[in-house]
Amino acid sequence: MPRQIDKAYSHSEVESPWYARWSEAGHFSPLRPNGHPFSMVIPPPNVTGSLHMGHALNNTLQDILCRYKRMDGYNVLWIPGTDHAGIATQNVVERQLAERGMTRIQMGREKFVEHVWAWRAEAGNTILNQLKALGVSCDWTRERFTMDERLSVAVREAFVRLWEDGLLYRAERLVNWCPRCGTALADIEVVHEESDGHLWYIRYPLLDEPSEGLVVATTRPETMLGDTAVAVHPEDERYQRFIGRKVCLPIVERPIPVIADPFVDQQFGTGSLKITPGHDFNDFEIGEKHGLKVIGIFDDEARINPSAFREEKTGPQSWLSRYALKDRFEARRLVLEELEEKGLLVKREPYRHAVGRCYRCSTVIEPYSTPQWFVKIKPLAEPAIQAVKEGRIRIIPDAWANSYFAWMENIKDWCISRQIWWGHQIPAWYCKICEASNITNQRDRTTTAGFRITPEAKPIVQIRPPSVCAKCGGGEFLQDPDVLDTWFSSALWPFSTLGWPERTEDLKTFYPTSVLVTGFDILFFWVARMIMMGLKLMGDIPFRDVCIHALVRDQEGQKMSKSKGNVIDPLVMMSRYGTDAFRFTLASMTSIGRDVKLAEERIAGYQNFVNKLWNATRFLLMNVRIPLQEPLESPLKTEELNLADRWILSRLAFTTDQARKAIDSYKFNEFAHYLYQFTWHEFCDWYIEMSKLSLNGTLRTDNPVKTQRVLFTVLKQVLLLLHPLMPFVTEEIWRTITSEGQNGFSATSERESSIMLQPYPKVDEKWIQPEAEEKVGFLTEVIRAIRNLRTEMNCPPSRKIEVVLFAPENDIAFLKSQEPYLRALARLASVKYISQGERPKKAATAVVGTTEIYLPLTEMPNLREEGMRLIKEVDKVEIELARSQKKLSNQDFLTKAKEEVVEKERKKAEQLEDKIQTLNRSLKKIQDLQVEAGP
RNA sequence: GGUCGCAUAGCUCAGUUGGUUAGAGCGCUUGCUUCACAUGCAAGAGGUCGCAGGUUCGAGUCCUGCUGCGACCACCA
Repeated sequence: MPRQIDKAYSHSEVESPWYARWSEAGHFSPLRPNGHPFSMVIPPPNVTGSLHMGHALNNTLQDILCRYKRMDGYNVLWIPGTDHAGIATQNVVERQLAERGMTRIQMGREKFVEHVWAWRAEAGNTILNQLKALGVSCDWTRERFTMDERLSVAVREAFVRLWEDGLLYRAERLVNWCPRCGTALADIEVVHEESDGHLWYIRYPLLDEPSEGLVVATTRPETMLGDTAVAVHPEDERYQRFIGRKVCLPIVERPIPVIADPFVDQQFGTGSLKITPGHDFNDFEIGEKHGLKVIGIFDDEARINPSAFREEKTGPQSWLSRYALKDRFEARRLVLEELEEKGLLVKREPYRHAVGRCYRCSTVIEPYSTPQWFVKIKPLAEPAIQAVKEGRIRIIPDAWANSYFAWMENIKDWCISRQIWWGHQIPAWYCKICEASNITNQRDRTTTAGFRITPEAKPIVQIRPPSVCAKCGGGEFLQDPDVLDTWFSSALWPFSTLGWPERTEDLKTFYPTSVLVTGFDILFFWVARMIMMGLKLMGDIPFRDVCIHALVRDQEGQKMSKSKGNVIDPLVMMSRYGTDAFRFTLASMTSIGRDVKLAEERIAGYQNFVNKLWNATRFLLMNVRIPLQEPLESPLKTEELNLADRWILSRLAFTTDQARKAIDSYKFNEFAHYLYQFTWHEFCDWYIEMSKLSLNGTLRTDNPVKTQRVLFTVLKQVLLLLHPLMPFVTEEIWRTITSEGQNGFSATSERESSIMLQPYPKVDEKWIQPEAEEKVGFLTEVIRAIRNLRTEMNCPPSRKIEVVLFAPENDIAFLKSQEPYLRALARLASVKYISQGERPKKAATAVVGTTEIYLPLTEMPNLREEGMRLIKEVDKVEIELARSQKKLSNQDFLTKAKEEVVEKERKKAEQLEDKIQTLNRSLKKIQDLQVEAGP
């Protein structure tokens, strides 16, 4: 008995059970120890995260690759996991504490970290569960977290090795400081944003001649409290007489020198520049050159730090009490107010400039001098550049390679220490006795550690805490309070997740990983650093291919953001349209290197495709009416196939070939497109329609069982081809059509019965038949032309009519042999063939190649309409012919173009001429008839 | 300021080394209760390939300039 399935596909019923079944059956773990390894690591989402479109796209693409490779016989490993995301997570948890009126400072470090762990245990893996809904086939038995004990060992190991190789150092430097997060940031963690500000002009009077002075221009007047010089260009004629003299810094009344430095742009502002080495990167450099003092005027929260001014001559000045502990923006207001009072504020101009902000909280970054840990990056960058230059790592699309080189070549030392609590604490200890003088109490500041370790202190860097000081024999140590940049641990991800530093089997088998699929937004943050660390610590690249995909935007091309309210929630899309439709949409819109503009209608459109596939299946199941003599699996023999069979199998082979090529080169959109095109328009629109003639006996000579076998063969291959894109519906259908007792197929185990582990289709050469494709191409064109004529002549589909075909003998012979298709698909009562002599008088005309199609107008004498139509058609063809003839009359074209191109053009012109002739002949007849009929 | 990318149908985009009539999806128009599917079937309309030059027998495709949009990088106060 034929099996029945529902008329409409219901994703909610079909999708849900499969994931658990796959997972329980162990299909996601490496299953083919002898297969060629294919491995990927997931770009670990932040534990704080929840699934957004970016994740959905990223993981869909990865899953497509994994499922494809797994089916294709590879030993596939895809490692999932999450990132502890130091600052981001700490911020989230702190915000939650704040809602309960608590701060982490009140809690203390140990309790706070415990609290974050507890929070993570409770809520941290939401995103992984959301990923499962997407159908991702990660190996969950190998799930990792960047703060797992084993990964923490890897982090310490990496740190120690870099230290021992002289690639780490600790130094007091101006760094990007986020006063809100209370930590240093790396350069790339600062987002530069244009914003409207002001340029303030301030007079600095000469110390010995107060009536004279220099006017400086600044966007940050409050930093003047830390000025230690004023600089002018050495060749600036206006200021020659000031160079070497001293000005009196207003408010503080600090005497500071006027120095000459070519860095100063004479054109900008007044041409004299205030120098604040403590709070400006340029000024810091100039200060170093000129031996200027660095005065840090702020504390960790960017408030005026009174102790910074202890050394000022005027002692605990009266002005200081106004400024002490004032926030930098409040301080700015006060400074401006005071300068105004003193008549030293010359003018104010509106000014647009870039302001650096924290990438985690958007607070304006303060350049701030603090002791930090740095990675000496050049020695790491060099080999990383080479690896890409030499093609050992391919960046796809290669346009991104340029960005990669540009960044790597200008890279600066990487600040890896963070003054937060959530993360890997730096494995460096200080002997409390030896370093007593270098450990300073910082109670007058708000530093969260409560102390600071000067850059002179000698750290003991090792994996475990030391027990005895080698120098003094002391046993008490202070661990460096800083934690590592989150990206330090993610840089190790491709090997730390495989068990490094232990030499595990996984590492041996799966490193380097095959491909990394990621967004361009973390190319520098993550990809570049993985390459550097992989090369350094593993001595090998971390992955061969880097497949960079774009951002998901809304349909207007805007970034999706909560504040804009244009966020499309993947979970909502999945439940509304089905995961398969959603995944298919993402893939079909992913043209590498281009942003994905997502509109909900598209997803709805592909839901129809899923339904189409479902109904094709339904058709097949309904038409297996007779008991099968032989199992459907038996190979198809070329000699028993008819033209349509050979055609669809040839198209299937073509599609298989194209699909493989597309996916092999990460062209996900093409992959989806070829399969969509074939499934809907070739298989469903044409072949299934044609097969009905065999199945219902119209084609008496054809064997319906053979046709059923072709149908099932094609459907099964389509399912296999589509599975990476649409895992759920393909599995459901697969099991339905291959289930026990059905069609002679019997699976002996869960593993055998899942579509996930079937071999991915390969091109079967014997199915490629250009001759069948050409013939069916001709046949369908004729059918289309007839349908077109019918529509144009308002001939309803229900009315069966006769057409006359005028063609050369061989075409007629062919068309006669295919007449059942003509009649059924063009809805004809009969076909008349003429190879010479008179064409019908009263008929609508169309031309396909050398075949003329006449649709008699006896019953629908709409001569005027047909006349107009023909005129239009002739016009069109004549334009084309003219273009072709122009080419052919060009001597240069005839001599210089390739022979086959010229030959093609000749044939084309010939055909067009014939066509015009035919059309004109018909037109003449129509016009004659119109005259006969009278006005 | 530097670098890179993009501009093709109403919308979103394909278009491989230059070579028949530039394609798809969605949308639109018209007709159809055709025995898998109205989440459908059939037919159709719609494009000076951003602008201006150049190379070439031939340019959506290669080169130059311009315009517009976008991204990334950047210490000019």
